[in-house]
Amino acid sequence: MMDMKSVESKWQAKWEKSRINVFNKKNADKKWYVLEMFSYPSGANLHVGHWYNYGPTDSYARFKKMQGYELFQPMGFDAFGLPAENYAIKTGIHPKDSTEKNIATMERQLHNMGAMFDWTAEIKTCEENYYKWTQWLFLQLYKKGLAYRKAALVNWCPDCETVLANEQVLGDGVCERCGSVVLRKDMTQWFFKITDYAEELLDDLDKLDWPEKTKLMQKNWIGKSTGCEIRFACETGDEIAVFTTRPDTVFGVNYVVLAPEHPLVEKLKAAHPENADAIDAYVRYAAEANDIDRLSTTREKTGVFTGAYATHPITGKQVPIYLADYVLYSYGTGAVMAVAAHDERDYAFAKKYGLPVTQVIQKVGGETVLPFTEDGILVNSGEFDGLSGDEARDAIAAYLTKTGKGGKKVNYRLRDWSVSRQRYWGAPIPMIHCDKCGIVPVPEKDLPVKLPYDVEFRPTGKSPLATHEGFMNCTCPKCGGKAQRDPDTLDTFVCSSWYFLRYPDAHNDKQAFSTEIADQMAPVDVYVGGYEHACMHLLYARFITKALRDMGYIHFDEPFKRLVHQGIILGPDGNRMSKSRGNVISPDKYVDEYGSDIFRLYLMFGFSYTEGGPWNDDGIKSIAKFTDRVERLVRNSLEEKANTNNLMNAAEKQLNYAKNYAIKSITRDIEVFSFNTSLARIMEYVNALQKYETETQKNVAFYKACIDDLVRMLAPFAPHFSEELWEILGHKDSVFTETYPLVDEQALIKDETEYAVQINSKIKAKMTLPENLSNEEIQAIVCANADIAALLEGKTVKKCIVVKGRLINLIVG
RNA sequence: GCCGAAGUGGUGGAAUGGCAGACGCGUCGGACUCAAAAUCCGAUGGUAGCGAUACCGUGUGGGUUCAAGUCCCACCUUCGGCACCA
Repeated sequence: MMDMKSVESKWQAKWEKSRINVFNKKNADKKWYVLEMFSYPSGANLHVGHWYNYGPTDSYARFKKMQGYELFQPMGFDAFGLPAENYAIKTGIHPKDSTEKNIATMERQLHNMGAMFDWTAEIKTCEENYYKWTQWLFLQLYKKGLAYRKAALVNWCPDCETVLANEQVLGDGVCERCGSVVLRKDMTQWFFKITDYAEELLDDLDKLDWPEKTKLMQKNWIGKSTGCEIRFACETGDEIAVFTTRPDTVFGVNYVVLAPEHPLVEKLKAAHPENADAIDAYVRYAAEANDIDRLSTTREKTGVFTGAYATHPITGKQVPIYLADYVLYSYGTGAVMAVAAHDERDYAFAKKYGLPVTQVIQKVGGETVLPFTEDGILVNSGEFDGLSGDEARDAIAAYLTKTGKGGKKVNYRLRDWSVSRQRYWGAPIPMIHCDKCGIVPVPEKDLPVKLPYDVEFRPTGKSPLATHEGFMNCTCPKCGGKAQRDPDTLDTFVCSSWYFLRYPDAHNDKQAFSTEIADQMAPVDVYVGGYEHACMHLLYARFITKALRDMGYIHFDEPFKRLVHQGIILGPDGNRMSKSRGNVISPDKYVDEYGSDIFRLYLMFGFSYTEGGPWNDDGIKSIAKFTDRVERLVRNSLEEKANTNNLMNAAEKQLNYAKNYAIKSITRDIEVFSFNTSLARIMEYVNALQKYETETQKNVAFYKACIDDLVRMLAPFAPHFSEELWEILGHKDSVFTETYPLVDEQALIKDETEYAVQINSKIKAKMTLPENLSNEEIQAIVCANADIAALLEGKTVKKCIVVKGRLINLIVG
């Protein structure tokens, strides 16, 4: 039995010395860019989830290397973020210190893992030489008009006087720290105009080799809907624009609803002071609910009448204006026309508040039961009566365009990306506020805007940086007068939206990346990470790629050609691992006991990679047993003396079949990250080798070649172990300079196949038949068989279905 | 609530619409051993039967098909995301 610990450190040292893990630019034409989502250094330790992401993916990467690709597999840390700051508030340990310490620990563990990471390209997003370029990215987006400021709602804890992340708001809408009710408060924030790219982000999904479910999630997230904008005249003289996908129901409008945050609310309140108190109370009530609750279709509908009326754009009728929190200010225009007869929510609301319900659509061929939300024939709709849904939508849109009251419009559910964070541990936003010149970008030559160390990061009611005078006070680059820096930092998703471009050019101190290198190395060939990133990170990275392309910095459209999601390893109790549940499994004790290769093999063999599942270590011993068996087989093969025969008889043919079947299956399975079946095929091959080992008359030369191939086959899955075996077999160079065994299709051709014989779809017999028979010949042979003939006694064969190489189904009556 | 998935033996998991349960674990039986460990060989979805065999079986209920774990409809349960966790 091999001492895995010493074998692993031996080979890790050799790999480091030979620089085998380092990307060789000379071979860039054969590059294969494999990227695992980088880690957030929150805990001090690598957990099972990291291992599960990186170990098997490294096996895939090593396989590609053995196929002759020049592998680029970098690693780094997404090091800014909330947890380090929260930890600092709790313990007083500075985020920079705790983060650096965590990174050092994780780097050591990642090295011990023995993955083929190119550490020369390492990135840490919290370091100046990285966030300088994150700030540069912000400036480019600003120049291009893709960064702008507007008011947005944030979670605000009135007692802690701080903005809270959604994660810090507990289920019942209270602050996790002090238990106060969290309010939603308006705050001016920087936004990226991702909505400018909504259409392309949607269209280009078709180009991507991504899981269909992920593409569908993004499609729904972007949420394109084609409809109509309709403008109602409000009694205050303003216009209320609404977006609807059902302009065909416009004659059925019973009232208009504004989101409680709608800017018009103040004016309406002023116009109707008798309702001001009720409106205020309702706005306060709505500020306590989150979007998820507000959109719930089963939640009790609430609202308040403003006292004001709007004019119907076609009929000229007066309709009341309500506020209701089932309308979100962030979606569409923040206002809807309510058609009680043909919308579930509007119907419920109208019933509750005693509002009229006007039917304008009639079901075709049946009784119309309200609310009726499907398409039908228009009634009570003036000149549009009798039209169908599609006809009416076109006709009414055209009519509104003609009268200047609206028209066709495409709306997206996608919202612009809010990137301001009122926090310390992030990249400072490189903008300056000057009383004279307004908002002025920091000149690129002055980057980075350094994040100061000595900052009070405990909550004070302002952004932490706002209290740091040395940071805040600066001179305006435009007028040279006194000015103030933007006190906010960037969302960490900004850091991670472009890191894949930095890796191939990680030491460039003149640019974020060179266009030439980026065009050569990107897009990433395979990107591996969790499904939970389906909508946000993966969409942001796509957006930034497209924006950089439009600015001419890169010349491709998508960051990640292919995407794979690993599953999640749950705790032994079936729940997500978490400290509070006490179900966290540390990989360390297994790595200590069995070694990194065996732990990796177990992760690959014990789970379906894309599914994951609850942890249990029942099978890990059996993996150690398996490697022992392989080692014995390899060592015993050294004892085999020179050839006694060089024939390819039945036994050799069988072994050759097993070998080639394994090669063929693995080559196919590993491409789809099916590691468990790949390893199953290697185990079968090992079983076949063990069987052949017992032969007294061996073709030794052939057998030894088979053993060599076994080690090559196993190498990506158990890299240290295989290197050691390769050396034991007498080879001088690393097994990773070898080519992965190629399949010999000739060896897979069989002379005969076993068929299942069915009668009326029930299996009745098994028959071994020669290859190359026609369906008629097969039927004749089967029917001539004595057992089958007995079963067919007195019946006629109406139909015979032959599935080549599998089964024969006789339909008899 | 909305969007997206998943449900298969005692267990982890396999199955281009074509022999359900590959490959393992566990269990049982056997060999080796004074004995144990290790190793090797065999059996192992359920029910009935001495047996050949028969029937049942992929969350539940329907459907399509010569043939359904796989496709369609309805439902149940669990998981991921829902825009300031990353």
